[in-house]
Amino acid sequence: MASIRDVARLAGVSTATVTRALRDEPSVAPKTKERVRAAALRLDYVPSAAARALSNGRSTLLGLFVPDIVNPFYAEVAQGMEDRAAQARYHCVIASSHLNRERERQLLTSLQDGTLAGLAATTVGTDEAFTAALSAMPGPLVLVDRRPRGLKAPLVRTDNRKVTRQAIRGLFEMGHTRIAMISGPQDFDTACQRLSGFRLAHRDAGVPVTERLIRHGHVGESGGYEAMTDLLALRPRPTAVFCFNNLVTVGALKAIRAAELTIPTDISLLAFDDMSLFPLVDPPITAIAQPAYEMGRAAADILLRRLDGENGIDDSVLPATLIQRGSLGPPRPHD
Amino acid sequence: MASIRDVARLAGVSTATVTRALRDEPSVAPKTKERVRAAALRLDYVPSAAARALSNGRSTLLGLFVPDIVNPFYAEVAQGMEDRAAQARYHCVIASSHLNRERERQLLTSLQDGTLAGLAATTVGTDEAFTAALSAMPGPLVLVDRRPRGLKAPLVRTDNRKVTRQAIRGLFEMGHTRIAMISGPQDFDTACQRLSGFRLAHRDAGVPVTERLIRHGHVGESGGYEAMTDLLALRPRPTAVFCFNNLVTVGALKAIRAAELTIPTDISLLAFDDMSLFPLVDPPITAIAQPAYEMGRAAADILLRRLDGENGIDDSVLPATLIQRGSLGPPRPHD
DNA sequence: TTGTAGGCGTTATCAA
DNA sequence: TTGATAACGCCTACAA
Repeated sequence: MASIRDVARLAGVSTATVTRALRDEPSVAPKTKERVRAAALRLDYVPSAAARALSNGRSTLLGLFVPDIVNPFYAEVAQGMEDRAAQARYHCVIASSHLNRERERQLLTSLQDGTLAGLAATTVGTDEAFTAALSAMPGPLVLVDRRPRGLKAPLVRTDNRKVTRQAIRGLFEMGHTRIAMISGPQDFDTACQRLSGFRLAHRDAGVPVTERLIRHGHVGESGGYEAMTDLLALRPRPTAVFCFNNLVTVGALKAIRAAELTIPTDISLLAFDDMSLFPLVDPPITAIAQPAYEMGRAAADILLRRLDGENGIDDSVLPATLIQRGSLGPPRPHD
Repeated sequence: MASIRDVARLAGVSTATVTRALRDEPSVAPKTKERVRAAALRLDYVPSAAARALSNGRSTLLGLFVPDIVNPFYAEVAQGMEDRAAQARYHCVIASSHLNRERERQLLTSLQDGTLAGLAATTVGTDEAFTAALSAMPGPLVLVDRRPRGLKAPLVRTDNRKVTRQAIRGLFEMGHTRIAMISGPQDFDTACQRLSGFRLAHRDAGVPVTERLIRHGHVGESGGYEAMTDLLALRPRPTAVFCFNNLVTVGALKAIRAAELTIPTDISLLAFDDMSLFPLVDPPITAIAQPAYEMGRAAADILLRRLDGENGIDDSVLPATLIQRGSLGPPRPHD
């Protein structure tokens, strides 16, 4: 590996001049620049990232912590973040904790050793230690999707409440009165916001919320499956369900299948989060799509701006969209 | 940020001793170690990654280049790689080129600046410059899924040919004789291997391959859609299709829907690559599942071993499995 | 417009 | 068992 000194020697200048020439600074004579460039090219010179990071006191790596990179929502966030980061010649270190506490702990160290210039995170739990470490991290932090209690940092999210409220209203307009919701842990603010939209829609429609139609604390496919199974055992049965995220939807879907019920005849299904295969499911699933890719871009953008010295950056709230497909229908007359 | 010197001062030792003590080397007196640890703890000392990388001449970052992190296959590879890397306290930089050449070019630089200690890559095209740069990269390289022509490096893959041969045999046993295949570009060795399995199965069954039932060069959902649409226009129509990867399958599925044909009555569909929602599609899709997660782990493992000085590492071939669901059926009698 | 020189924080070598 | 010290490669005052 050729170093800056080799280039300097070959070009017959000092290392300082090499740095300046390669950065195309105006203070370098054109002819000198030319010589330096030629030398660099000939030697295949590439500045060492480590040396640069050490000298600058900052790396060009952005971190993204997500619970599960296999979840397409996060994969899209990652793609968006990466694309935006690439524009600024930054790279992304993606850490998928896989809901693993031990893993999260391990990540903390890497937060502090300067590997990362900035961090975008969607945290899993309310682990105080983790939260504290996040805010103690050197360099900017941006939260994606949800904000753990007590963490001060800009947040990129969708307008959960508003979009849910509208979507649920649609259900009422179709004639539903017994709408269930499979919600997440009460300390997920996303779950709270979606639940809040759900309640608001009830109020709008003048329909009282039946608390036992709301299932809290469900996560993942298994959570969705269990909750849905429970819900289906109720009499009278709900005529529609709203699932608070993609995995829960998949679980619920499987439970409905297992119970040999038909969507939307027996029950309507509304999903929060879209998935690429939802259009192909029987029936195609109506879903509220979050702009995951854009969220990733926005997160990177905020980080980059903070790295650039910008301050006072606010939360960024992006719009979600209801995508009508075939899983919503009117309740059966006698239902 | 406390530096090693601060710790040394506080503990009343030299920086060299701090390094040694913190690494728990036996050559340090227990009492000294104790003092150093206490000092480090008190100062919240975390060794700088950049300084360490510079000094060691090597980072603790593993790179993963994939065409598209949103494709669940690659997301799972990433997860596997990350998990394995984490065990060795390495992190992963995931770069998803999104099939973007410009992006690939940009990544080349980062290969050479030492950001990455090693690299796992699934390359898109046969871009010679890119391939050359890959092999010129300092540090170990491992290929995932496919090997571009002329690149020497261990490869982690599945036994494409064997599993395809078996799966297609199943189709013959059901009575199919006109089996189509939507294949990828001829310079994808995966496509070649799967195609080869397809041909072998024909030979096994004593059925000659009808070349026009084979469509080459298709990629992505749109590729699958086009190819399938073409195929469906043929008379006599094929009674089964084999799609060489997940995205192509999705496209084919949509084309079949658009043509208002029913699976498997009108046509059977066999997918290479499984997807989490395939069980929920109408009908559930029978697929050949690659152990993507394991492939990621294997890739990281190879990198780590090479980084450890191990040499002469071979390709790693993992088994794929046929998952029977509902998209395969016998051809209609008169077909 | 260019060069000199010191520092970034760690590790490794050599000597004590 | 410990300490000095010289790299590692780049950047940036400051000086010329």
